[in-house]
Amino acid sequence: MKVPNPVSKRLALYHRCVVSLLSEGKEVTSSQELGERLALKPSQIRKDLSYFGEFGKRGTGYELKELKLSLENLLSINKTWNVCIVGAGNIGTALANHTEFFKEGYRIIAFFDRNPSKIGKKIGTRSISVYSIEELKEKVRDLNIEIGVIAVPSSEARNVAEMLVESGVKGILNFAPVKLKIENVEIEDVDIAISFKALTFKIGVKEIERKRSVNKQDC
Amino acid sequence: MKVPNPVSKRLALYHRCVVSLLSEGKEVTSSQELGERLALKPSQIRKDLSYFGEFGKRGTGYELKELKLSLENLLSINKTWNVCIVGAGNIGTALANHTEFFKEGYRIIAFFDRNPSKIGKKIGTRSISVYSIEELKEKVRDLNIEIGVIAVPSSEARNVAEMLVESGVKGILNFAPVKLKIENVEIEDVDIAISFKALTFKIGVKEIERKRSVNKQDC
DNA sequence: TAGATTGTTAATCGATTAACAATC
DNA sequence: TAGATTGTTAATCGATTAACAATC
Repeated sequence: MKVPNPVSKRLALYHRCVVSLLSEGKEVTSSQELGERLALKPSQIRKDLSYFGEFGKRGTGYELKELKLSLENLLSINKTWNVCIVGAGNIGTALANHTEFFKEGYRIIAFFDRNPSKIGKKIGTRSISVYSIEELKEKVRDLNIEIGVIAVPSSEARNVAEMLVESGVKGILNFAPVKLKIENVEIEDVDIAISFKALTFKIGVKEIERKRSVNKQDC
Repeated sequence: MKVPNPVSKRLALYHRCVVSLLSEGKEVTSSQELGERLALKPSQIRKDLSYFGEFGKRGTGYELKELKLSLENLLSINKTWNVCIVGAGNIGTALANHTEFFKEGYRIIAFFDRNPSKIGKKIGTRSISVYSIEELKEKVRDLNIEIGVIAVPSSEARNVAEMLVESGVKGILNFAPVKLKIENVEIEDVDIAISFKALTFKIGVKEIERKRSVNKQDC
């Protein structure tokens, strides 16, 4: 059965929402409540979940503890993922210090960098070692790393991605502003520059609309 | 005329591609060439552009210099946007050091933070001042800041967003893992935690498919 | 003119939503 | 049983794509 593309991100949103409902002491929820919190239609939430099974009880709703576990299975965060970050710069450091990721099953356990002055150092509040990029393949295998984060300049991104895939990584989170077309690996892009431009595009469109409606009032 | 939602991000991709074609010394391009580079259908590119005007010449293609300017108009990056970052942590610093943004019309000119030990300091390679969050409204007005970046914990994100909007900011780039529902402002989310989970979801789906196809071969 | 590539229409595809029977 | 809410079907909506006339 074909699952619509946007579902992957929404499942993650549902999980976040379920966690916060649980932290409020609640025990059950409904597609309506989730929909209100996430600004989504209840029918969309039910549909999304229905691709994977039946997680609720008719007349009652969803048991939060149960739904949380089901979502964690779907998102594959019922295990711990070993993660490396290639590029020991600011973004990499920011990620390494982001405690939330640890709680959610992502363990950042290695940095890789070209810069000799960084190699051998430890980074962030968790003191994560920086290895030479030369050692990447070896270390990725030894440390059982399954996810690689690309935080290098775009000129190096393709090379790094290929190295990661060759060493057996299953997924790549790509912060470099390039479209990587690579087989045998799942890629997720986080493109901050594009987000900035999408934002100013939307501001621009809105201002044009506002001007137009002002003109209409003039007539 | 209704413009499909995904167009905003694609326009930004076209712009990036046009810039890099120009830097390769090219002078014209075609929807086909752009499509190949971006893994998009040529007809999609032509359609996207057609919402806003006619930027090409039949039989010839698009003049790169001209197309670049047109895209910059559409994305509203034909001007300089003053930007502030609320939350002087790792992500904020990473953004402040990211030289690309400057080149593209985004000038990060202020940080705001709660932490007294940070207030008055200067951050990053550009030495951007950190002000108290108490001063936010005043400073945003004085410095003509039109875009606010939210890089605070999610518990504070809503408050910060409201302060930004009250001080007249037109757009918000939100790094906090919450859905902000606020009027009179354009919001763009960058949700790294969700991207991680979408990634492992996709890896999980792929592994299930692989197992299934192996089983089929067994029959 | 012949070849190329646009801009645009119409067809297709994919995602969302409403509606409702099933059932707790 | 009456009320609530699910899971699912079918209808709607929105986005993409193919096809082609227009034109450089």
